[in-house]
Amino acid sequence: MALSLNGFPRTHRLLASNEFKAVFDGAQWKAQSKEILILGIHRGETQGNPRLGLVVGKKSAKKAVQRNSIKRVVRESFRTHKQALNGLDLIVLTRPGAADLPKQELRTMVDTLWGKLKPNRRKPSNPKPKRS
RNA sequence: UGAGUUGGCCGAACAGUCGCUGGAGUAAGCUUUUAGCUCGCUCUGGAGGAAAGUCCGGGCUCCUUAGGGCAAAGUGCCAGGUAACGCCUGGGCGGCGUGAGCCGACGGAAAGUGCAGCAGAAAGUAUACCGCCUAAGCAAACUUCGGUUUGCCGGUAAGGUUGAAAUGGUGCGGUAAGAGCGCACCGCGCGCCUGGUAACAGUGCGUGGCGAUGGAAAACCCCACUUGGAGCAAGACCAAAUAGGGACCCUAUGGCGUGGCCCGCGCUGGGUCCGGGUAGGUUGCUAGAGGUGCAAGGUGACUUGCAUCCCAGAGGAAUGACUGUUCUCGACAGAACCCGGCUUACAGGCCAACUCACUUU
RNA sequence: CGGGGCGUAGCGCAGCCUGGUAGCGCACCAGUAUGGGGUACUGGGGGUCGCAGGUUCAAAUCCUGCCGUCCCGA
Repeated sequence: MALSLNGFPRTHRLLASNEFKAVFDGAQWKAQSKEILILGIHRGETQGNPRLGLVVGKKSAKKAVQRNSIKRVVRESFRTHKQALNGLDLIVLTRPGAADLPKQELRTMVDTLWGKLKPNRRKPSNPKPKRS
């Protein structure tokens, strides 16, 4: 099969709520700026697809148009950088103020954040459930 | 030419590359093989005028038909349009504007209850502070003994003062002074007539002196009309499950049920706790009070007929990014069951009709 | 999708139903008591009543439309 390198099909997304929960509970990989926070978890298998989940709340962007455009920018950036992120499940969270950034600035910020993504050694590799 | 009013329309365009997504066709792989999943290729569709706020009205769906009474909420000049409306159109009345036009919660205060601070004599069955008038009565002062003046008593509401608001206006007569007390005109009420479907109107006729009948109902209220309740997380289907149990409590003028209460109606035990177990998929989901064009009817909203078109349907949720060219340099803003309105936001641009002012002819 | 509450001085709240004067506590400023501070007492300043219209003679209050914020239910 001739899977295109820059595509963003359904298999590259986080879909179910328990998948989101797994990333939140055992987030070893982390990168952040003032407006953006990226959490990640390594699924073990090195050749697996990277998967992306987005959390853009009303608190960070009030208007639906703003939330949509933020998601588009992040997806676009993920799509072009995903070859370096194999095997990772990632969640991108936005913080208040993300909607006030110009699109170009947001794009370059997310682009550089992928490179900054590093595993946190203090956390144990096997996630232990904090919440009961 | 400038200023303005009303109605309607548009909401950057084109090309290429990559990416997302619905549909149709087609090749391949996998599986639990009449089916489904994954992925590729070709063709094709892919946000708005407000998609928004969720303020109204419907469709649709379910509930044990929704019947009556009370309550509650909403609407409020008249007629029409519409599936319906609190919307729209036309008309009436009132107000604003030189005008085109615009604005109006615009039923009832002679059913009842309540309200109007301060000021003012008086604020709702009116009243009399300053005034004006009067010398009949009482009292006092003065007196040329004729009277004069003042107060009380009495008359009056023209003038003044207050206030948002003071109970017809102007003129003439009238009077002690005054007063619809009388008259004329205007205004107002009532009845009739005429026109209009009606709201309502009238140099129409008659009648009433007008303290009748002030304001406020976005105070309660009265009258008329409308409203059964919930909402696509409605609901339907498939698979699984709601099993079998234990303890305690409440009781059949009981309990349960989609309506705030009662009657009526339907069902027959109900509730709490312990323990056990399931919460996956499909559908509803877009062909509709649909769009466009033409014709006819109507002042118009709109209706009818014919032709033609198919124009988003996701499910963490699709329209974006980059490059190039052009211009007026791009605003408000993203469908989530679907329509009709209203309201609010909005860079800029276009068209039509009309009004006013100036200039020219 | 449906329903409800709140917005008044720097902060937390009354007043709104039943319309005419915006008040309470803390904080702030000044004075007195003390050598000074804390504290107490006395006096004072400070509010577009979320915004915009409307009703009324008069609106924080009644009505309508917006804005912000918080909370429920499915």
